[in-house]
This record gives sequence, structure tokens and C-alpha cells, in this order.
Amino acid sequence: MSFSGKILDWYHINKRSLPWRKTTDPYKIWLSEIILQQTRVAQGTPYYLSFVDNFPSVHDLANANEEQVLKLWQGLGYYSRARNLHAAAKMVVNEYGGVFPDNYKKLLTLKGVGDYTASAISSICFNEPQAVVDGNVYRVLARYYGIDIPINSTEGIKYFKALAEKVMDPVEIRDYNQGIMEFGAIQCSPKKPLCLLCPLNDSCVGLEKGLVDQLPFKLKKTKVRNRYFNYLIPIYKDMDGAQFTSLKQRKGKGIWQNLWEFPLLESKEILEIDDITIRYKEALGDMESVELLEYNDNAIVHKLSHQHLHTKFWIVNTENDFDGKISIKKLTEFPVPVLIADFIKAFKF
DNA sequence: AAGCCGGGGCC
DNA sequence: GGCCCAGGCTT
Repeated sequence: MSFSGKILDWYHINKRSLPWRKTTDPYKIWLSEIILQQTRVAQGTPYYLSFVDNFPSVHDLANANEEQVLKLWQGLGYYSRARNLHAAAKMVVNEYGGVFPDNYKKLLTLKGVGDYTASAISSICFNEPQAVVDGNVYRVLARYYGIDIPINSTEGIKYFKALAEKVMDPVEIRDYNQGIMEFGAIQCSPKKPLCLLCPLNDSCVGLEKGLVDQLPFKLKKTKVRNRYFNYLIPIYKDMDGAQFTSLKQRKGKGIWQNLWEFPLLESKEILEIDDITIRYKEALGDMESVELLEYNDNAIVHKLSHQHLHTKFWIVNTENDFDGKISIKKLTEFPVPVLIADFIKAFKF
């Protein structure tokens, strides 16, 4: 039997019951695909259910505020996905008359939809013969055909896309695409693949050559950058005893774009209390009637894939009213990075 | 072509 | 501590 035939047979026996497998509605399939980019099924599933619940149609999503979308996305990471998701929903409504694009080429025009996602949606929803190439497919093909071209090189990307197209089943593409990805997730897994029980173990080049645990081959990743974050948490009580603090929205290029955080002093090294006092005066003004308290002695190291954020929080009790203060009661309404959410949860305001 | 963009789970 | 995850965008 052919490679694709065995994948299809395996899939029909072993496929998991997942929420997005109960529909071919392109809106829902698109939601699931964006959420699952670089994200495990276990982590993405509750977010998928939440988005479908809060935004049953593409119109609901398009009509939402970006703030609401980011809040629902909070904790999932790669927040450009959420911003692009919202922008794409508006594109569907405004440029496609509210009808989701029904082919690969049109899907590619949507923000946040690249080759993989356009192939996935067009094949799953419309059975269009487009081969998906995600992390699972790279692994399955690299092992089965014994290919050691780096999957994160220009040559590798082209090679594996062409190979995927060559070995796909264009007629049953809907199940074949989902099948090879599911096969990579369950059977041909990154660690400890189940080769002994694999339906392809009599013809797998990687297995025959003992290269399974070395494939797929990948070029070394970039190294981690250390950054030093000092968050100032102003706390102000009005005459009624209500508490207020301050959040700023991150703008510009880098991490956490459009999310909110406490006033931040970034430095070359972790700052001590004297430094904070000086920088506070420079940034926020008078220190009169201000009490500065160190929240955490040792810096909290928040790890992103490419940055380590060495973070200290400083409590600033102040008797001075300030502009733009927000009520503590509304603190949890803002979309914030996990680093900030964890602090808000742990700190007793 | 290379960098950037999160957070979590597993080893 | 390193790797990987139903990748895409920017430079």
C-alpha cells in the first residue's frame, strides 16, 4: 500500500475527537488553525472553545474591540496572531462580503494566514488538493524518506513542500492532511516515537538507518537575550478608601504589542532601591509622600523563547493623585502578559 | 536568509 | 536547560 494509503488507514482508526473536527465551517476551522500555530492541542483547545463561544460568527469577531480579542487571547502567546485574527475578520466582512474565502489563493490574502494555514483551511473545508507542511509533516517526511536537509532552511522549506505535494492523496486530501499531522503528533512523535507498532516501519528509511532520533534536522536557533525589567506599581487611595494603580499599553515593535503593563523602567542590570528612587523622579516626578517597597528580593526570570526577562516589582504607595489612574477593581479587565497577570494574582492589593 | 514573536509541557 | 508545539511577518 502507498504511503498516503497507510496514513489514511491509520487516521481512520486513531484520530482523536477534537472540537474543530465536528465542523467544516471555514470560520471555525480558521480559528482553530490560527490558535494552534506553534501551540499544542492541549493548550489551544480551551481558547478555541472560548472564541467560538464569545464570537460565534466572523461578524461577531469583526465587530469586537481589539481589547476584547487580546483579553481572550491572554496567556496564549504570539499576540500578533490575535491582532491579525481580528484584522482578518474585518477583511472577511469588508472585502469578502462576510463570506469566508473558499480557496487557497484567496485565503492567503488574509492577515496571519500563510502557506500552511491556507492549505489547511482549503483542504479541510473545501477538499482542495493543497498539501499542508507543519512541524508534524516535516518530522514524518524527514524520517520516512530519510531526508537530512535542514527543515528551517530555504532549501528545506521548498524541498519538503514539493515532497509533501508529491506523496499526498489529492482525492482524500481532507483526511490525508489531518491524518499526516495526527500521525506526527501521536505515532511519529518528537520523543519516543512508536516505531515498533508503526504501520510504516517496514519501509521507513529513517528507521532502517537508525536515524529516527536525529531527524528532522534543524539549524541551530538564535540565542537568548537577557533584559532587566523594573516594574513600578503605584498604589493610591482616595478619600473613600478606593485603591488605584496605573497600567500602560505597550506600543511599538517588540514583545507584547498592545498589551498592558505597569509603568516599566528597563535597565542594563537589575536596579537597587537607590536607582529606583532616582529613576522614579526622572520618569514620574516627585517622591514626596511616597513609600517605595521592594516586592521581590530575587529577580523573577520570565522566560520567552528568545528573551529572559529578569524582573523586579516595586510597590509605590503614594498620597499624590495622578492622571490616568485605574481602579484596582478593573485591573483584570485589561489584556496583560502572563508575567503581569501572575503578579496581579499573587499580590494582595 | 535570518530574526523576531509566548507560553507551557516534557525530558 | 534544551526542545518542541497544526507558523507568519518583518527586515
